[in-house]
Amino acid sequence: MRRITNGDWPPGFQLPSEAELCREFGTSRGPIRQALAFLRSEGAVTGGRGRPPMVRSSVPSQSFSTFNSFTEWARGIGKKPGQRTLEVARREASPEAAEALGLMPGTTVVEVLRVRYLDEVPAMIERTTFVLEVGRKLFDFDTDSGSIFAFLKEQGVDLHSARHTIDAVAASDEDAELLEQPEGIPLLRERRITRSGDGQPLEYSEDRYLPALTNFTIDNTVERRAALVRIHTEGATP
Amino acid sequence: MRRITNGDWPPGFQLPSEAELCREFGTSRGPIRQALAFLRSEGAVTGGRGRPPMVRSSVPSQSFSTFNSFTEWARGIGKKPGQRTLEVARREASPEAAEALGLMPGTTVVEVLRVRYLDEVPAMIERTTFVLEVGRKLFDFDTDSGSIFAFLKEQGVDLHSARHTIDAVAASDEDAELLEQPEGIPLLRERRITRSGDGQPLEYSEDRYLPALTNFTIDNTVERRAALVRIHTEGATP
DNA sequence: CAGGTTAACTTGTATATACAAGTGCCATTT
DNA sequence: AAATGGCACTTGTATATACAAGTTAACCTG
Repeated sequence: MRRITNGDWPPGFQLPSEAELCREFGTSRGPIRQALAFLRSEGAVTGGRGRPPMVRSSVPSQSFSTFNSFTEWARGIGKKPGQRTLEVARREASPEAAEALGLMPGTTVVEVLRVRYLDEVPAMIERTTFVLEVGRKLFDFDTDSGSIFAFLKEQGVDLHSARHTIDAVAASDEDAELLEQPEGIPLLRERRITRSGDGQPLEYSEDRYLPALTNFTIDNTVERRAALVRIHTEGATP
Repeated sequence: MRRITNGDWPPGFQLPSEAELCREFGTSRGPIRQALAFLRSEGAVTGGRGRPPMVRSSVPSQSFSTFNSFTEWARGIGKKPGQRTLEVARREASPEAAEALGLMPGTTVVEVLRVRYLDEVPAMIERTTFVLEVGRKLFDFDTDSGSIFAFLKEQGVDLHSARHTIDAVAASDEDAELLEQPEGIPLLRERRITRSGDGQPLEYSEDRYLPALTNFTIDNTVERRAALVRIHTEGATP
């Protein structure tokens, strides 16, 4: 049923009925319905009892690696990714990172500070804290050469799932200087905790984007819940 | 199979095998597998060939109406929602709203400007533009009484799907005054285009949140793509 | 011509069965 | 004691069949 689920159907296209698909693929209805159920779960087709499926306009999504790796994302949009490393340091975790990573205060971690570029233009500042076992691998890696995410995956680090929180902050002195922008301008902030398959926190990152260059977008419908959640916080904006 | 898909299973719980579920529910394997496939598509259970499903920690999500209606969302988090309407006006659409709604420049629309409160604290400014056929209903509605979203649904308006874009902006004079905050502070901005079931744009809204009070969060994994997409823009921040 | 009815077709749900591919535990062998 | 193999059990995929619920278009009647 790969040809159904992987099919490149134009939006608005009326798929054949299940009976026709069975004839066309020379198969029973079970696998056809399974494939269509998958497309429905992805929001890719619509329809209902009595009406054959119709292709909906594509629902934007990004894979785990595309979303979590700036380098991969930049390439995907046809931009040349770049990075300048300000620091790779082994030090005691900040209170915020310690809390996010479930570490005791004062635990040794590896912190990375980089500016990320799109076509030579500063687009984002990335402050990342890794647990020591993961971060130590970076001392053997040229962090100016590309994707830390890809490197760690190659090293067998199980970067499996992440929670992302999005808010807005004012550019600090340091931010402003690195991004070549005025101090205090609004930056779109994404904080991320990445875990291994068995739930161990491995990475805590705070990325600050120029909103002029990067936005986040999502679709939702009455039929399909948004995985993006608006949450209430009590914290003060730094 | 409602009892499976609606079951309140604690994270980490080992579901019975499919054979046992068949015995327990006195049904064939088909519907059991269908229910489990649904849970898998929601990311709620994991497992695989040879291993019975196990419940994963819950994946946060919000329904269309909870995400799109500030009032409903506020109630859901135990806060008292409030609103103060600055304006309900019939006028020519702004160029931006016209473009978003697919209207000719100068087309008459209905614009609403409100401050939204959580427990009497200003939390968000909402600037909404409705196409005329929808917006005109608001002249018979007390927009200080609650949810426009709910009211329009009651009126039979088919608010069906939406695309949300998230970025950050600096608080304007007006923003700052309405939110009782200093001018220029970073605000988390969500722009939304809401459409009817047959794709007609009905509403364009620009909501500006205090990031100290409201964030957005999402989970993604290697197995399950994020519907939230990081996009590249070329626009300048206003 | 407009409205109602009906039949053919559609998807949704379910049953029983069969085989393939994978897991995990226990017993045997090295 | 550790490694390996076998077996019972598991999920994944598929077939054929049956019935229910809904859609759509054609036909008939007023």
